[in-house]
Amino acid sequence: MARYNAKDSEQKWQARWNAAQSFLTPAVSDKPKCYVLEMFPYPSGRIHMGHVRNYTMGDVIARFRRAQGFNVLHPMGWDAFGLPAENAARDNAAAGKNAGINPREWTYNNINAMRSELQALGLAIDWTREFATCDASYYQHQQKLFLDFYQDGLVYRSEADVNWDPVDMTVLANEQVIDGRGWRSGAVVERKKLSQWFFRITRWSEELLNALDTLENWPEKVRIMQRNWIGRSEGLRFTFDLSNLTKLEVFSTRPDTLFGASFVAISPDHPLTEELANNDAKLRDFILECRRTGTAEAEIETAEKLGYNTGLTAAHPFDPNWKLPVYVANFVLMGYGTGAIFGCPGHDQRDHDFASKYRLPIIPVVLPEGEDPKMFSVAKEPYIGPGRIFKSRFLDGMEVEAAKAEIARRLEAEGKGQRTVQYRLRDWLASRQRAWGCPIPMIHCGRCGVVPVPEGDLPVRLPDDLDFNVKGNPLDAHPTFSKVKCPNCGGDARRETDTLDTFVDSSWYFARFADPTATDPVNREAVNYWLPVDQYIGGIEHAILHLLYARFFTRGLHHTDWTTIDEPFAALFTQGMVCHETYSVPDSSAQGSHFVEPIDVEKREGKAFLKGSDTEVIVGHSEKMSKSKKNTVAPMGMIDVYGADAIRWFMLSDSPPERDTDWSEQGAEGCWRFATRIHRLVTEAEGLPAPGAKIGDISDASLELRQATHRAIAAVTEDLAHLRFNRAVAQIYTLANAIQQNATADAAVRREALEAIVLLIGPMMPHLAETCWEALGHTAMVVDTPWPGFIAALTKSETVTIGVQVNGKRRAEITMPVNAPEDDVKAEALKQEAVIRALEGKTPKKVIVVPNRIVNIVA
RNA sequence: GGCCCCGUGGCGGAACUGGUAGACGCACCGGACUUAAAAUCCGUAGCCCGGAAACGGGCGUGUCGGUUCGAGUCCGACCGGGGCCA
Repeated sequence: MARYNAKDSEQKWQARWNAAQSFLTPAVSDKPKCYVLEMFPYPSGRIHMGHVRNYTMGDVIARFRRAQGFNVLHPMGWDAFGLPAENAARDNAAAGKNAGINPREWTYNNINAMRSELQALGLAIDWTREFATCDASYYQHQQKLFLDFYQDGLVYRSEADVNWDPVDMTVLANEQVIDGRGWRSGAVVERKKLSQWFFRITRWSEELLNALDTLENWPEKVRIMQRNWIGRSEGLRFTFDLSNLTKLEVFSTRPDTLFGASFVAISPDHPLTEELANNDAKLRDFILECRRTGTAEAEIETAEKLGYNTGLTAAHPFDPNWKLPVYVANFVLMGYGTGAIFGCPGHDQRDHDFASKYRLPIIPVVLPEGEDPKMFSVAKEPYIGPGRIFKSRFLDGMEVEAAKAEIARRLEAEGKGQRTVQYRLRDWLASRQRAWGCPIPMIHCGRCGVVPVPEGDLPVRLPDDLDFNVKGNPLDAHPTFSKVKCPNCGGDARRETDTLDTFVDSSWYFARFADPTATDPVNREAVNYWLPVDQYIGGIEHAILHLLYARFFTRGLHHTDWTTIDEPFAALFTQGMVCHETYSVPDSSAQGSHFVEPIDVEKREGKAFLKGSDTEVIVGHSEKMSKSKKNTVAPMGMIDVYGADAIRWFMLSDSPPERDTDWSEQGAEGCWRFATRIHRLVTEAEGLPAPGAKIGDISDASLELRQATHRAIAAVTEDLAHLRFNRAVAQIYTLANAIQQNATADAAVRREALEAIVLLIGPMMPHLAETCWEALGHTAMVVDTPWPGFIAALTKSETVTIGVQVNGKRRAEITMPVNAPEDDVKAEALKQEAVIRALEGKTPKKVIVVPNRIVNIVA
C-alpha cells in the first residue's frame, strides 16, 4: 500500500469541498445556530504559527458543531486598515521606489497571499462572506454608524491631551511612545491639546461593568482585567475653603482619613494651577517639567513624586483653624475625579511618598485590630487595611466603612460634599491623523461649525493618489480631499482629515458577517439570528481594548436600533502563544551576538551548530515567536513537509490550548507519523465487512475494542465541547493503540472502531479523515456525515481495579466486579498478602471503603 | 506595592466533585524485521536502597506547616515564574 500522500490528498479534498460548497452557510435553516469566530487577522503578508493555532482551534469547533447538526457560521475577513501599510508606502516613497505602491495595493496583495495560505490549512470557512475593513463597501457602513452614534450623542468632539510627534507631525498612541520619544522619528514627544473625536464609552461604564457578571463563559482572568480597567470607585466630592477666598473641590475614596490629612494637592493641568502660573514663573517651569513625563498612568505613577508649594492654604472642613498647605503635584491627574485631592500620608502610598519627600506630617488615623494606639506608627509604611478610626474626633471608634458614611453624611448635610461614583474608564479617543483608515464623515464649516456628511454622500472614499513623501497626514496634503462645500450653507468648507482608530473597524465586523451584502450597516434579521457569537477565539492581548470596544459598540448598535442584543460574544476563549527556542551566534557587535533563524541551525551530539559548519549556536529560552528574535517558523514551509493535517494536529496536541506552546520539529514529525499510522490502520485492515455491517455475538478481544471505541467517542465528544483539544488528542491516541492491539477482533467490530477514529479525527485532520473514510467504502464525505454517537453501556466495564491502602499507603490492588458489596471488597482487601504484611499482626481499627475507588485500612 | 494565575519524570502534559500520581505524546534506551539504512513493530523506563532475578523497602506533585482515614487537589506562611493594574 502506498504511503499517505498528504499533499495530493489535501488538494483533492479542498477542491471537493469547494465544488460541493460544503461550508457555505445557508441563509435559513431549521437547525440550531452556532456562530464560531476567531479574531480576524491583520494582513501583514504571511500567516504565522499563532494564526495557525488560532484558526485551527476555531475550525475544529466549527467542524465539530457542524457534524453535531448545528447551522454553523464560520467566516473570515481582514482587519485591513492601519499603520504598517502606511509605513510600507512611506518607506517606498522615501526610497524613491515605485510611488504607485500605495497602502491599498500593499494590503490587497497581502490579503491575496494570506488567503491562499489559510486555504491551504483546509479551514471550513464560508469564503463568500469575506470582506476587508478597507473595502469601501465596509467602511461606508461604518461611516453611517458613526453618524448614527453622533446623532445619538455617542460621538462627540473635544479637546484632549495627546502625544504629539513634532517631526512626523502626528498623534501617537501611548504604546507608540518609547522612553518619551516617537517610535519612528525618535523625536521627543510633546503633550499637546488637540480637538479630537471621542466615543462616549463612559455612558455605559456601569453597564459594561455589571454585565461582566453575565459573561459566564468568558475566562475569569479577562473579566477581572476589564473590571479593573473600568475601575469603579465610590467616593466623596467636597470643597475646601482656600486662603485666597476661593473654593477647591476635591475627590477622595477615603474621606474617613480626613483627620489624617496633611496637605492638599492639585493637578498641573488644574485651572487653578494655570491661574496661579500667570504670576509665577517658577510654577510655569514646574508645569513644563511635569509635562515631560508621558500621559500614561503607569508612567506618571512610577515617576518620582514632585510637588510645588503654591503658598496657599486650605482650611480643614471640620476645623477652620486647621490649615493645610496646597501643592501642585505631578501625580494628581486632571482626568480623574476633580483633579484635586487631599493627602493622607498615613494611609496612602503615593501620599506617603510625597509627604516623606516634602517632610509633611504623617499621622495614623486608622488602627488595625490588635495594635496599641500609642505605639502604632506609619512613619515607614502607610497602612491600607481595615481597622478602627482614632484621633479623629467624632469618627473615633468607627470601622472604615462607617466612618466614610458618617463623613459623607455630615458634609452632604452642610451642602459641602456629595457622594459620587468615579470610574477609571475614559472616553475613547478615536481620531487618528493617519491616511490609511476609515475617513470620519464630518465637515468643518466656518459658518455652520461641524456638519455631518449627508448620508447620500457616503461613502467618503479614501483617494488613491496619496503622497506619502510628506510629513504628517497625507490626507491633509492631498490637493482635493479636504476641499468640500458645506452641506448646510453651500459655502467653502474643510473635510475632516482624521481617520478612525482601527479598533473601530474591529468593533462590529462580527455583526457585518451575519450578512455582508446588506445595504444597511447590518441586516437586522440576520444579525439578531446569528449574534451573539457562540464561540469567540483570540489572543489574550485583546482582553481589554478590543473586547471592551466591541462590547460598547454592540450596545451602541442596540441603542441606534440596529440590533437587539448588548453582548457580542457569549463565550470567549483566549489561546496561548506559540513559542520557540532562540538561537544566537556570538559576534563583535555591541550586543555581543546576533540571532539566527531555526532553519539555519542543526543539532548534533546534543549541541547546536550553524547548518553545515562547526560554528556553535547558543540555544536560548523558548520565547514568543517574533521577527526580532528570528525564532519564527514559517507555517507554509512546514505544511510543505508534513501536510496541513499534521501541523493542525500538532497545534492541538499536548499543551492545553489556553497555555503557551512550544513549536518543535520533532513534535511535528511525530504528528506526521501518527497521520500515516491512521492511514495504515485503515488501508491495511483486512476482511472488513461492507459499511453498515451489524455487530453480532463477539469475542472478548472484540468486546475490549468495542469498549475502547465507545469510550473514545464519549470522551472526545466531551473534550471537544469544552475546547480541551489536548485531551481529545490523547483519547484518539489511546483508541489507535487499542485498534492496533486488537487486530484479531471481529471484522465488524474493527470496522466500527476504524470508522469511529476516522470521524473523531475529522475536525482536527479533515483531509486525512476524508481519505480514510473513502477508503472504508463510503461515498458521502466526512463533512456531510453526522458525529458518531456512543452506547453508554459500552463505556463502562464490568470489573474495576481498586487500590488498597494501609494507613494511607498503597499496599496492594484488587480487581472486583463493579459495585461489589462493601463486605466482599473489605474481605478481599484484608486477604492480600501485602496488606497482611503491612498490618504486622495489628487488628484493623477501621476500614474505609469508597465504592469502586479505594479501600483504606486504618490500623 | 495590589489583584489574579501557575509550579507534577529528561520534556509537553494527564489525574472528573479530596480516593491506585505520572494517562497520552516527544526524546532516550533495549529488541525484532532488513545485507544495511530508513520506515515499521514489540518492550523497559519517577528517584533512591537491597537483590542474580522474581520481588521487597523507602522517598516522591516548589518549600514548610495544618485539616483529613486519605492531599497534586482544601487551608496558612514562604520561595520561584508569569499576567494585569499601579
